[in-house]
Amino acid sequence: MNKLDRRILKTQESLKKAVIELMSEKSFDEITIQDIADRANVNRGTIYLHYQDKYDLLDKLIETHLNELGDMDQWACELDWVDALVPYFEYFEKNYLFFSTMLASKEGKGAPSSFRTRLLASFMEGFKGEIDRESGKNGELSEDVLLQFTGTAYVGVIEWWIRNGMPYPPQAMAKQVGTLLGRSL
Amino acid sequence: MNKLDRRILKTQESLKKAVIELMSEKSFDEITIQDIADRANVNRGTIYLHYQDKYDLLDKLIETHLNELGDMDQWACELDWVDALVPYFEYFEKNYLFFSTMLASKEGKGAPSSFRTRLLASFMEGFKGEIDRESGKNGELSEDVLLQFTGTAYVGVIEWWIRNGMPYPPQAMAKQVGTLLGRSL
DNA sequence: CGTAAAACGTTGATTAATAAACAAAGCATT
DNA sequence: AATGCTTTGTTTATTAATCAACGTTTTACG
Repeated sequence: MNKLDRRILKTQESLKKAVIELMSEKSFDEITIQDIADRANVNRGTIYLHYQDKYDLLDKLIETHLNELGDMDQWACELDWVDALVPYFEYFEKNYLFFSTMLASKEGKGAPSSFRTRLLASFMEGFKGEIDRESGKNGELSEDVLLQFTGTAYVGVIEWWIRNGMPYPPQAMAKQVGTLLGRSL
Repeated sequence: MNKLDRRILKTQESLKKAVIELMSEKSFDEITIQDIADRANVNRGTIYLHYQDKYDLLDKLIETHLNELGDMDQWACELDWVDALVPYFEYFEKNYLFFSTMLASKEGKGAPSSFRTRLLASFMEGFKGEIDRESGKNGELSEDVLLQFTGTAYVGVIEWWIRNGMPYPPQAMAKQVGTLLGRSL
């Protein structure tokens, strides 16, 4: 695989970190390109070498996280529910500022399509491959109903956990949520 | 004043931060240029664009801190002892890793001249301008004896404070040490 | 002591970021 | 509505960092 220049990685990482920090301080609409450049300590013109505009930057930030969550699906499916969910909750914990800020953000004209919506879609996509289609317990259920039910529940409980400052450690959350998901899927 | 390119500032800051972090993990002699480059996330060759070798990097790191302490002398002399010392102790607290690591480091052939020696010299230089030469209380004292006494005491108490994890806040230290220095100088 | 590996220091073409400048668009104020 | 300021988006020559490669020195091991 062609190796990416570390300067590019550093610039993009600092921009994404800057935008999330700023979003935890004020609404996305109030943030200027100069704000982001200052916080990231890069030249304002450099942002345009990487992104169309600040909406594109936010979009790519969200995409980065959703991709990493999606990558976890590759090997999580080999495990039982509880073991599979531990790294997810550890990921949410590690990126607490991102998730808490994004979930707290009001859906205005500023931000692209809702973060929560994209998160839900990502989880539903991942759950598709986890449905128990053999034991017969899901035989009379519509797939979309099942996915909407469990996906919404998962997003809801994650949002609750994040918004309440992660009252239980990732392992405990994985155990309980994993058990519940195992019952439903 | 000619403005320095931010890339230079960023590179030097990340290198200095890397070397101090590594020194808190292993002795200076064990640290390789590649270690520093990896930790700082820069190319190994870039280090040579800024420094002669790793000894030069450490030397410049120490110099940076001593210069900042020296800069504080410019306006600290306008204040009474207690008020003057607050920013110094806040500076020590802010740069805790640097001071704790440097004060803990054994003086081997690797590191340049002893950090403690340079720190003492810097403080003595600063105290020179603070000696009370009017009230007569210091009339019979040799300047070098006076400076050696107070400088060594100051370094010693700072070292104690740092090595013991800063048991008192900077303000409390400034008050007590300021009082003691005021008596002596 | 000899050998191999690791680390060092340098080189050069390329790339990414820089800083300043500029015109246009948006926003706030009168 | 006009004006002035702020922000945006772009351009360009320059600069700093990059990466790979190379020869030399140092270190570790048998």
